[in-house]
Amino acid sequence: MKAGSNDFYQKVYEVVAQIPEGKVTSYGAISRYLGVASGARMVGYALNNYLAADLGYHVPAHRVVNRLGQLTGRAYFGDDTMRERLEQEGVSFTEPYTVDMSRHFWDPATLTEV
DNA sequence: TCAGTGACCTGAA
DNA sequence: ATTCAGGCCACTG
Repeated sequence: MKAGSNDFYQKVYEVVAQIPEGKVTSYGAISRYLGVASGARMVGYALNNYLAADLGYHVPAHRVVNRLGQLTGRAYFGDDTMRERLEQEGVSFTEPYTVDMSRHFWDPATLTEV
C-alpha cells in the first residue's frame, strides 16, 4: 500500500459517508469535489478497495453510481444487494439497475452550502 | 521497470 | 441525436 493516495481514499470514504439516505451521487462529482477532476476512476477504485479492506465504519458505497445512474458496482456488491439497499432507502429506479438521477442525485458540493 | 487494467467522464465525428 | 475514441491516476503482475 502506498502513502499519499491513501489520503485520497480516505477523502472518498468521508464524502460517501456524508451522502444522505435516499440520495445518490456520481464518481465524477466526488472526484471534482476532491479536486481531482480526472480521477473519477480512482473514486471507484477507492470504493473497491474499501469493500476489500473493510475499514470498520459504514460507508454507503451503494449510493455511489455513475453519471448515468447505473449501478455499475452491483457486480462487486453482489448482484441485487446494491439495488435492494437503495430501494430500502426509498430510491426509485427508472430501470431495473438504473437510479432516477433527476430525483435522487446529490452533489458533494452541497456540504459546503449546508 | 514496463505494460495492462479499471465501480468513469468528456469531447469529437 | 447517437456512437467512437481518448484521457485520466493509481494499482497489480
